[in-house]
Amino acid sequence: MESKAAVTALAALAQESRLTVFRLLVQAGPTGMAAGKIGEMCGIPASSLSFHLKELTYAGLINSRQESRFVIYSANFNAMNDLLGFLTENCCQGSACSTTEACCPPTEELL
Amino acid sequence: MESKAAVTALAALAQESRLTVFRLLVQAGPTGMAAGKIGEMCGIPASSLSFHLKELTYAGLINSRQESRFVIYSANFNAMNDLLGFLTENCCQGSACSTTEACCPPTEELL
DNA sequence: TCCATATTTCTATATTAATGGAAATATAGA
DNA sequence: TCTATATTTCCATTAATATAGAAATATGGA
Repeated sequence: MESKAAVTALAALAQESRLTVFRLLVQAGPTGMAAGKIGEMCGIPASSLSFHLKELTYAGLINSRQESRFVIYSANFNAMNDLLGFLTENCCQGSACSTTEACCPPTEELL
Repeated sequence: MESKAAVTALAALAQESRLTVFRLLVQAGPTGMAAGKIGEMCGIPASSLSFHLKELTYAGLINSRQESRFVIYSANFNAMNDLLGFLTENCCQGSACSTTEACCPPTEELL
């Protein structure tokens, strides 16, 4: 993941409404959720929601698919994992820091 | 972690210079790095760096300690892990999504 | 085709943040 | 105390983003 993509993704998440929406979609899983339902659950007016969904989409954090009259949005889990990996990359120069001090979570390879 | 704290942390990271600085400190580990060295390695003028370090500190993502004439900054790994956990919380409603589809990374409990 | 529902676009206003030079402040060694 | 080094504060300019109502557009069923 490149730095610019990470900044874009982080900026997309750095906003109360969008963070709420994204976390809702993370919890919804690959099934996703219709725009109207998202707005209802998060208490966001349609036009504002549309703006925020576009921001999240532009950042690559969510995807959408048309399903009948509904537009179903879902989290892009690969993008999310890339972002988390980017933040913790080469943590503590790769030493197994988590065993000695509160640091990065243990990576799969270490387990 | 509360939503407001997460937004503040994400906003702090959603900026090229700050993201670079934070990742440098993550890699540096608990030892940390002096402000001057950070600025030198990241190519950021002192006044700008000071501004950004304050933002990261305010967001709780980094800590500082005085050491002789130097101010040593280091990543707050607990805060980072809290943030990552907040983003992936209750992913896919807690089902072991990662085994069937690219989704959240497996949590420790699942391993 | 016509209608009800779902979503997006348009628009204007208001708020917040990034930048870096110069000056101020702090620290420790001589 | 004096000096060199390290860091922070001050400041003005420049730019970007959030908001939600109203209107426009898209979709599928009758």
